[in-house]
Amino acid sequence: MNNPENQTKLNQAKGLQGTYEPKNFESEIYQEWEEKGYFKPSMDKTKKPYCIMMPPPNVTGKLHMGHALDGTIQDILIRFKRMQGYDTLWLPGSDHAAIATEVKVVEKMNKEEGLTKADITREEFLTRAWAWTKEYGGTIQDQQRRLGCSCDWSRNRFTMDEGLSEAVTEQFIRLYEKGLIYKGKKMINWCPSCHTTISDAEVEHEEEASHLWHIKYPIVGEKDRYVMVATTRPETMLGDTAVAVHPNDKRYQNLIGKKCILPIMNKEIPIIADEFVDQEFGTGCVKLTPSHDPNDYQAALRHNLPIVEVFDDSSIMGNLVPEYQGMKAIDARKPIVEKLKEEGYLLKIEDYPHNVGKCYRCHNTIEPRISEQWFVSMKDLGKTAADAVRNDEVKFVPKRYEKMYFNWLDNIQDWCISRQLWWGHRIPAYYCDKCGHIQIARTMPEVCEKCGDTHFHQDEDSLDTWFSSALWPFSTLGWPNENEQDYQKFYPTNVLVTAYDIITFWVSRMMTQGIELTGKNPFSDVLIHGIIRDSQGRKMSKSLGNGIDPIEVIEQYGADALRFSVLSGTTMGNDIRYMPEKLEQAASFANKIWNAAKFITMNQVEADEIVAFGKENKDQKTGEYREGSLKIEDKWIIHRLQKLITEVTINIENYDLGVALDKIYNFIWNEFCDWYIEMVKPRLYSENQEEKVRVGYVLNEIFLSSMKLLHPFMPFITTKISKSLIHMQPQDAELIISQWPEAPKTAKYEKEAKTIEKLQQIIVEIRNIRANRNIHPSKKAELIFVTENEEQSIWEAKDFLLKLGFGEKLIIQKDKTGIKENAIGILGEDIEVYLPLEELVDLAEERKRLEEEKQKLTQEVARCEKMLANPGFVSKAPESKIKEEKEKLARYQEMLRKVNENLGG
RNA sequence: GGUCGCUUAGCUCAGCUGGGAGAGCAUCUGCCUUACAAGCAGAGGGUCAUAGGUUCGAGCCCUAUAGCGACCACCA
Repeated sequence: MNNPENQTKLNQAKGLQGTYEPKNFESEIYQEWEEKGYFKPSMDKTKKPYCIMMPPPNVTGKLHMGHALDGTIQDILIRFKRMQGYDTLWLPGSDHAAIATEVKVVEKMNKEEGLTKADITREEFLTRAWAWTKEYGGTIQDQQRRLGCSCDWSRNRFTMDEGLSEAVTEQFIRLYEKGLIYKGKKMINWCPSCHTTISDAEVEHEEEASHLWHIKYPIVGEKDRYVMVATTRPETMLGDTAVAVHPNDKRYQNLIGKKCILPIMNKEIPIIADEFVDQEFGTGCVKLTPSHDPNDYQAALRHNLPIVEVFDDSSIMGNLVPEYQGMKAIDARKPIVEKLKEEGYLLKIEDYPHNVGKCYRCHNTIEPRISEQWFVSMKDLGKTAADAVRNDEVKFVPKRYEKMYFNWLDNIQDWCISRQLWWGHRIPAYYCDKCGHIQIARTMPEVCEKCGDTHFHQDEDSLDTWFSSALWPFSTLGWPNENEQDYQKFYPTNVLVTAYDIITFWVSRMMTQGIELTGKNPFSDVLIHGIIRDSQGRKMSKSLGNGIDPIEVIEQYGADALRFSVLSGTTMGNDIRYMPEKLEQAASFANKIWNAAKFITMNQVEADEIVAFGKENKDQKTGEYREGSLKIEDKWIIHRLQKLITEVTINIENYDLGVALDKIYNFIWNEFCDWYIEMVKPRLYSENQEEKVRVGYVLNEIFLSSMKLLHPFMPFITTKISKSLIHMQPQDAELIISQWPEAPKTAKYEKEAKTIEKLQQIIVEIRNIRANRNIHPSKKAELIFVTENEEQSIWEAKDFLLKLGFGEKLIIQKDKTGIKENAIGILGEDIEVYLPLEELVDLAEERKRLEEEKQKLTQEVARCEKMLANPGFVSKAPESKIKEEKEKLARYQEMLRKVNENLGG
């Protein structure tokens, strides 16, 4: 016989070593996955495809918590489907991020070389931009590896790759030829800081404390008569070409058609009537600056007013008032207001909160301007894209985000796609040097279609970044070559995962362009998640400095803990508050799993015996166990696991990832560790070899399945642990390619599970009694079970009942013969348990406790009786519910009787 | 101005098609029981924002109100 100490040492040698240290194995495991090619699809034609396109982060970006969440969700889905036997592709990549990158490169150039864009040529700039891209381009990918993302790096794409650039040109040409792209002079959003146009979607509106300046415009030819206009932007008055009033406004009827003098410019402008004017606002008179206000612009078009531009890029144009020439818009405000004041035109200044458009990149105020740009007509494209969702061809999860999508598409304006940037896809428009004729072509044309000249120059502008990102689901797969193998197999993709803040920018564009160009919806599901906020609920931002670096979190807690922390207890689509406590919980959980694994592997009998047990007792086809091969608690845990498998699989398929994760957490910790392992210890520590093998088998089987279920969520620790478990199937050694567990359709061990649950209740009761009375664990007692039906199962559970119930001896009998008067009774459904603890318990206090219990039970009985006496309930509630209530009533009545009996004795 | 979401234990959040309120953390009480003290066993703590309504029955459905938040919107 081994002495226990030696046995422990021997066991430890076989088992998992040391404590849980994610740093020690995470990168090693990732490397192995990647080297063995597990992330790549097999292209096996018999396997169904499953494909996710990773939203491409900015090429020079760093991983932030948003990416971590986004990546975790996608990785879970991909790993889940991979284990289910799909041929999975998760395609990663990065976006050239035109404005962001260009601004950074310009800044760097200015800092290091003292150069501005004007000092160098386009080519010289692009050389620097590419160098920058190459230098920082890999950072985020490495960080995604740290997170455990199982994407196919061999298919990594960049929006400015050759193939993707061709796709962009193809897109431009096709849309142009269909008449969906045009060049025109319209009002656009101009960012004076980025020196480029931006699209409507890229303008953010912010409220700013400002003023309303009231200015008087004298009426021509009438002494001392004037109109008073109210404006938030006095500096634009230089470009005023009219004053407008509402046609029905009684105050100004006699002014309509007259002219007034524009101060400073000393120019006559007409007073017109237009319905867009709000009579209630300000003075009811609006100055019209068609060149710098979208409303004014529309009004000017209606009334054929001239358009006078005030600002060029960001400063005042020279042809207006020489002394203001070259001043920035904000700087010009002061002298202009001063001047108006001096000359007596300024009547009053009111405080006024003003909604200002800001550039989403640099946050500077947007200047609306008239400019000649390239546009995509969006109306028809938008309708088709919206219809695809309305017809349920494409499903948003959660559904409420559809409204955001519809709201955008139903009110869509034409999309300004030209940018005055160098970093990006250059517009494939060529102008004849001689006649100026525009030709749209893949490469520089040779002869002008119109005049025959042979000299051309290409449009200087480049395309909006989102114009290329819109193609991401298919340009990455080889489109426009539709015969490409990847395109054939994986397009359309399955699900797009992204945060709600990008629905208008990206999701809607992918839908419109995807449907137009490929004739198919680019994905069938759109999974929308929230954004991660700081512990106070604020958005994480650079300026606040409240961002959390996921890599630091991984260093400290491990990638698995990070992944757990962003999903546990969350609902898809809701914002998530970053809570360090959540990471502690995650780390504790990982540690718990680690220790459970240690326990299992430490107490392991020979693997061969366990495998043999499995082969002998489990039908490989049906998954059913041979009669008599399992003990009752084994059947219970198997039943619980099967239930878990069924539920978790459905939860993941419905994208309820937080729910799924928490169920797995609960099962592993509260059922497997807290109950099953404890139940099984007496058998494991016994000298009965057969019993040890049996238990060893079930422990391995259940734990391995749990690891499989958990693997998509916490891939590293599950992989690490599974390697030290005993596998029935060879591919189980590599969880990433193992088969997702399946549960039989009909539960086999329902009855056994019920019995165990009953016994659990009894044990909890016993613990309660002992805890309330402060009875030390070493003080054991006899457990006397009184029952008519279940001797067999109780005898089977004898060992763990004694261990968990602190019993020293188990006695089962059909009646209460010989039970001491003051024994404490515990009431099960059809079992009663007695603890002869009278010598340990103060009988007076005991009486008090019983009185309390009596009171509670009386209440319960009354509640049940009331419910069952309710005619509405009896006639309308489902039968199962009524039955349940009846059973409860019977039980409570029985318990009450019991308590009364104890009190009486 | 329009639309949407949130309001549940001290804190952060779950709660499926309506059927006796849950988790994690925090607090309190016992336990160093040979996988784990990052643990084990217990306990306390909630008029489910407010007011109505539907229903036999409402955290859940309907209406209104309040507070917070988001998105959209051209009111100078």
